[in-house]
Amino acid sequence: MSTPKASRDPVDAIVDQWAAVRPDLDTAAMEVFGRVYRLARTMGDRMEKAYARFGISRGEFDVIATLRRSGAPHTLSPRQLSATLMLTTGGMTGRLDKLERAGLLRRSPDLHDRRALQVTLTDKGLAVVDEAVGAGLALQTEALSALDEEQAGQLADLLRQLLAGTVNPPS
Amino acid sequence: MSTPKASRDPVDAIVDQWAAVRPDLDTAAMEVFGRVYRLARTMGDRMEKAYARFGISRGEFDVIATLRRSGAPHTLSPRQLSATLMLTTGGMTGRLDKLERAGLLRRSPDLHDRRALQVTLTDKGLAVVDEAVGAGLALQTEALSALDEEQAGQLADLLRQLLAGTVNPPS
DNA sequence: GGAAAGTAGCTTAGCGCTAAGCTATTTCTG
DNA sequence: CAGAAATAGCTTAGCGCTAAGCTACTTTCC
Repeated sequence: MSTPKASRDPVDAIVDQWAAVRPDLDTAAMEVFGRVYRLARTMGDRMEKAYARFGISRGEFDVIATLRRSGAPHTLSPRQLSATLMLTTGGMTGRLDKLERAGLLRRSPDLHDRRALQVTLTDKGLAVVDEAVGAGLALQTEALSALDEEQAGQLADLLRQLLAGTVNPPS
Repeated sequence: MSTPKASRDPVDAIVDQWAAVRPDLDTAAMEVFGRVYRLARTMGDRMEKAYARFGISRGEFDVIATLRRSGAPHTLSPRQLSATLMLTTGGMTGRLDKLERAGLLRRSPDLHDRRALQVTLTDKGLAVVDEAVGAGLALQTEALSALDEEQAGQLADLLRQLLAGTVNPPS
């Protein structure tokens, strides 16, 4: 009965199950990615609920947050938005339709390129995103309080390093 | 021009953008969760492709992997599977339909409870999952090689701690 | 032992996404 | 400067999920 490094979690249980039936497998990577998937899912669900209070989904929040972040005049093209959000143009059309109907943004013609549009946050959209971003961050901050400040910084650094190697495999 | 702690990544850029337009926000939590979401998404996409070589989706892999992990005789009920995989029963029905059609598992009546079914891996299903799990782990292991062994262990521990506080908010 | 409550799995409607294909417009190329 | 290639945004079909409702069966409770 030695000291456990931390309370066992569902991922530990899965790793143990694999060890019992396939002891040849190297499951070390599962300890990281299994937890990454679970965190993304559980926190994602909670974020969804947090944004629902403002009448928007998480995907819709991402759109208006991207416009907000870009600074005044809070204008980007659908193309820029879909590229930033890693979304197909078809998916973007749907999100913009919903947000435009809700009065949070408007589409206007691009004067320099008649194929293109400009998507601009309305006053209402600006007000909603400025409130919603605070609510979302509060939720994440609370979740992160499971770690102390040094641990949180360490975690962010490790994730940055992992992400860099993952997206840009050093060939 | 001081030493960067690591090469800047897209999440750093987003944090900087927020700092420019909303300097009042505490974006520390975004440094963690922003990267968790991205990692889950990019690695998820790559896992999807890895499993596609075996004719299955990631969701379908999760089903046969859960059966495999449970040990001989590789049998669970749809209810157990949907609970483990955090899926509605409707979603489970669809996955089982596809896997049964592909001959990777079979549904049979539960002799003790006539409402219930038993889902059992076929020989073919067992062969597929035993190959696919190796391919999936290889992909994850390669991605994780961006970190050394100590860092990987540290990351797993920090994620375990964060996940524990997130799922079970200590009230 | 019979009514009420609970549970297992399926079906349907609706949602949001992707992939593929479309038209209109712009940019590249010889 | 004309034809070819690329690009912007939209539409449609299809996919996999959820939420809600259904039937069949089992368990609980007087």
